[in-house]
Amino acid sequence: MKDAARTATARAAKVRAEPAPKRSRIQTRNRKRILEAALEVFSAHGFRGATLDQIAAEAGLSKPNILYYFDGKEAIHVTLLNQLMETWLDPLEQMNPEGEPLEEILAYIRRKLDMAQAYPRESRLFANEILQGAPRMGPHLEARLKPLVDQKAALIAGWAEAGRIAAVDPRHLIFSIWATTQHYADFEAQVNVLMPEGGVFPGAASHLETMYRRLLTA
Amino acid sequence: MKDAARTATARAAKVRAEPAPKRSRIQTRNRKRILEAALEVFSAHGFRGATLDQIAAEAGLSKPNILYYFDGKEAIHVTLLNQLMETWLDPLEQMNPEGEPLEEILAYIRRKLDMAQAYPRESRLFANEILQGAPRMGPHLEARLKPLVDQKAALIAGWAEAGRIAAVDPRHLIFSIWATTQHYADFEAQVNVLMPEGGVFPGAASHLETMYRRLLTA
DNA sequence: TCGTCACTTTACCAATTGGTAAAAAAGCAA
DNA sequence: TTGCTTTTTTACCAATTGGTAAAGTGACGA
Repeated sequence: MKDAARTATARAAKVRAEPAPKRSRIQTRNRKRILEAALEVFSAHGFRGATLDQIAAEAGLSKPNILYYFDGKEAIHVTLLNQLMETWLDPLEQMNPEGEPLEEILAYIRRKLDMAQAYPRESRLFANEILQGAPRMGPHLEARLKPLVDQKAALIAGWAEAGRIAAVDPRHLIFSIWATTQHYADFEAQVNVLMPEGGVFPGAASHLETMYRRLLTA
Repeated sequence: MKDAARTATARAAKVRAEPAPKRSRIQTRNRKRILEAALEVFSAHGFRGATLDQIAAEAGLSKPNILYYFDGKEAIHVTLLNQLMETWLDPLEQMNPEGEPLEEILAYIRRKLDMAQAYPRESRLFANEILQGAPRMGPHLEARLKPLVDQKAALIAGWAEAGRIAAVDPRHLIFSIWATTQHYADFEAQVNVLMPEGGVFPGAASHLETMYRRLLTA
């Protein structure tokens, strides 16, 4: 029962930032290894499809050793998700209210597509979680994603009202951007069957640029 | 080669229609119950996340009884996927080469969105499978989806070349349509957080109509 | 050199889960 | 009803899996 305090602390801290990390070099290194391995395995098989043994093998550590660094399978998953959320929000956060509206939105789309290309595993991890009804991320969506989307939707609505872009429902626009960019990561297996010639991303970038430009300048 | 495959293992027959169903009334009823229950459970938890016990409970049958009707968990999943593939292809198949290009494409989008609304579980089942790399559907994608997409992509390319719609990459257009329509089913949990007011589909339909109309008439 | 603390391994376990054997029950044609 | 087939239940099982206890290893300061 020596872990009681630590467990309780971790539990309460689920939605908050960790209070005092103060980790040793070994801890930092091994936690990173574990999270990297977990990302690989969770994104490929989903939460229940992944096993601690797989993660341990991928990380080059023993299973009990992994449980020395994390309180359990779920804790690893939640940690991954929370970390990723910040990365995921970043491209939208960068949308600048002072910038040129069309260019800001198109740049956002480019960043999202770049992320789908550079971080397909992260995209799939999120997709898996949302698909299952966001059982471990509901609070986080409410607390971090919703305020940001509300804010940026208002910004876009303002641009539209001012006639600086064509009239468009900001929230549905955002959904469309997410859907069309993440599709190339989440549905990669299908895309690869239908476009066997390597390198779909240049074509995707060009197509999305065209599509959203026409939508917003109509 | 195809004849050889047919006479080969039962494995090869996986992608074909069953030869002689000849099922009793009880078999028909219980198989349907099982598949309905399996759709519910698989779409909510993914293949590995679903258990036979859950499916059995949902179907109102005992686990061994379920295994009397299907050769195993995987067989149920594959059966579901194969059945669904036909339903899923149908809206695209309906796209009429003789019709008015813009109207045909917009009607296709409407049908896809209607399906996302009417059959969200089916959409999620597919999404789950593709996300995991289509381990049980790869051959089917190759055999059924690819030829159809090739054919319709050529049709759309023809329309574009003839100047009847604006220039567009047909395959990326199809990806965008899939992504934007299925998003409302697959990411429902997220959409519900961000648009709490019930009934997102009318707004979605309007937005997608606007978006693709502007894209194709630019 | 010793003691202490951080880290790692070995040896387990209890619960879950996909699946089976075989008996029992229910249909059903004659 | 009889006799056969189809369907369902009961009682299991072996493998997997998340997790734990406890002994062992190693680094480092006093």
